[in-house]
Amino acid sequence: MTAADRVSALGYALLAALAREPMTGYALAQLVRDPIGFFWETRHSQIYPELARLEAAALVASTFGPGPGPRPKRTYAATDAGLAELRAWIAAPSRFGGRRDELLLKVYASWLVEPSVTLGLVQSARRHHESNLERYLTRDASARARGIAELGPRDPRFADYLTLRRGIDFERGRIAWCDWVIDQLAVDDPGVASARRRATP
Amino acid sequence: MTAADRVSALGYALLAALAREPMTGYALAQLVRDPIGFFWETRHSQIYPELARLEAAALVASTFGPGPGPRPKRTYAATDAGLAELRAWIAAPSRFGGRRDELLLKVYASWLVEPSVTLGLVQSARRHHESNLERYLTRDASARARGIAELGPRDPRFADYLTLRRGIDFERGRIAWCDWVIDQLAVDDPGVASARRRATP
DNA sequence: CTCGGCTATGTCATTCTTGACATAGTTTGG
DNA sequence: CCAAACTATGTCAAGAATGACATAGCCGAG
Repeated sequence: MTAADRVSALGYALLAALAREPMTGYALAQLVRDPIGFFWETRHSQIYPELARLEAAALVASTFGPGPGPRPKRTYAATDAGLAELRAWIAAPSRFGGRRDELLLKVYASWLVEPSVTLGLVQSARRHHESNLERYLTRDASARARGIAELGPRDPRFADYLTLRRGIDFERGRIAWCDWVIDQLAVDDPGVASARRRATP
Repeated sequence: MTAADRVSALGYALLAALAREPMTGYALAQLVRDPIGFFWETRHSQIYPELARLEAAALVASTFGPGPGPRPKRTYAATDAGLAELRAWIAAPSRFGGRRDELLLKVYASWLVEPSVTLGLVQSARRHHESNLERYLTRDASARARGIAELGPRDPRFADYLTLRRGIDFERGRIAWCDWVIDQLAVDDPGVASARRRATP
């Protein structure tokens, strides 16, 4: 309702975070770096203008307090209209897709370079995914220990758990694919096989 | 070399396609819809200006011929400088990330809505991934039948095969996760469980 | 005591991306 | 025979995203 016009996907991401608890733009930037960052990345320079747009549409409201820098600290909360808008968006038809994957793009062009270059690329990606996986597994273990897996679908922590599981599956799938690609490269170049063995003892 | 300045990721995607064979902007738009679309999506309205930029940087070259519409048909080919630029980019450090996943964002906020709404969302996603998987599996079977899996890393068709495998793994992982989420929703709502059984006989 | 990092908020220019508009011949199916 | 879809190329305005710049107090490590 009201002049809720068109809200961008980022707007919904911010609203989804604020639906859990009120927080500052800075805290949203942290969230969008890590837990939300798995499925929605952005920079703080985009968050502040988007919060202003959401506030203009009355989907969030802000309160001021003393801040650490030159400006006052501003805490945002989702309004009832904001929550209603978010609920409507969840129920509306989604567009799946919108992928952007630099690694796959590089692998697509990898026939142009020596296998050792591709190997380096894939090993570097593997390390990245390995470190992500470790982080997610730690979080998952702690969530399970706290009984979050039994909370049911109306608890935000349960929703965290659902997305975290996808993160874990994703990273594992990627690591398995990286290993498979490394093996494929080794078929034509025995030097690559030993590199793979050294990388994964 | 030359004034190759900064090429955008889309520029590299186009260059990667043109490195295989010369083609028109329209053909590139088709590619970016389907095989490349899995890891890099865009619209034709972005392809034409980007091709102009690549040509200005001498990374691609175009030739004109008779076209079906009001304008002549323009076929682009990667230049040696373009191939060099592409090779350098593959070897350069990558930034992993840049995810944008509307489904996960909605699931993150799904505690706000009734489980039946979440169920609909996830089932719709499942159908989408199921249809993608089917398409990829058909392509994979045909690639294997033609012995492409044995070609080695310096053949573009082998690079296709590497990325296609990731597509298959990705869709399977997603489907498995969708099924798991549907089961999780069923724990609290027996009506959901029967919906799941009907959806996957 | 100083340096770096964290909290915290914003702006700005540039680039990227989207969706709509525009045009026109050929091919395919009902 | 007619309509729809396909080939083919482009523009344009609006909105989204990136990276750099700017500011400043507080806190911990060395």
